[in-house]
Amino acid sequence: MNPKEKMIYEAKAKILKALAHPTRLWMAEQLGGGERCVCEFVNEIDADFSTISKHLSVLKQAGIVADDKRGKQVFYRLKVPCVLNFMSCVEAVIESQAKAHAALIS
Amino acid sequence: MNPKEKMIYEAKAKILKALAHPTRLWMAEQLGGGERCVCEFVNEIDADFSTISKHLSVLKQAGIVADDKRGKQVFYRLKVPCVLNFMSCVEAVIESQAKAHAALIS
DNA sequence: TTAATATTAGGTTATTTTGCCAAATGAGAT
DNA sequence: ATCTCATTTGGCAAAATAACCTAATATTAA
Repeated sequence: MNPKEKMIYEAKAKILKALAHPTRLWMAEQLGGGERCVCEFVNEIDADFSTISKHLSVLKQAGIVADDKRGKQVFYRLKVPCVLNFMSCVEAVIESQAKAHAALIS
Repeated sequence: MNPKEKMIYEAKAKILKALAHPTRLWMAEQLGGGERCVCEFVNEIDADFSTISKHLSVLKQAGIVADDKRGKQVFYRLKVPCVLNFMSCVEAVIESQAKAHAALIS
């Protein structure tokens, strides 16, 4: 890995890191169904308002979502929907683990 | 998010987190070209042997790679190749950011 | 203008992650 | 059995992350 390559992988990792948190992953999936305002998330996630706002800001900084202030509310939307494609693969990993675990028991 | 849903998202996030590190992401991509022994990574990454070993163990624990000891060497291989599909989307995010940045300048 | 509402920013603390070192393990060679 | 090589493990300090609380900001309503 030369320095330039290293920088590229740091940038890539940053994007995955933004998604690598249960709350943020859930939020991204929710946004797959259309834009949501911050207040909507607050009702559905058991966490402080400021915590939720910060999670959204991480996703925004990573370039995954975009925000749009309308009136008093801020609406977030998925800027790059292809991140939702990650899910099927992630589920495949989980299933493969579950299978290995089951084989170990029997 | 109910408790069960929360557990699922924690499991999913754990897998993404395993990939969300420049070195580990690079390793995963290298394994896309076939199995590699730990010693091969050591020559290409500027980090301590033990650091590299630990990164591989994170990928293994996440269920993304599998290891196979043959003689004195340990070979790692990609267990779930679909993780490589993440790359094109991650690159799309980076490009979308680059475009926005360019627009800001001009 | 003032008050109320929605959201973000700063500060703080607890937890997690990272990376190095040194020691431990495990397999083959002598 | 002993030695050596490839790798893993445990321990530790530094850095990054997460979550909360309180204060600041911005926008609409009164």
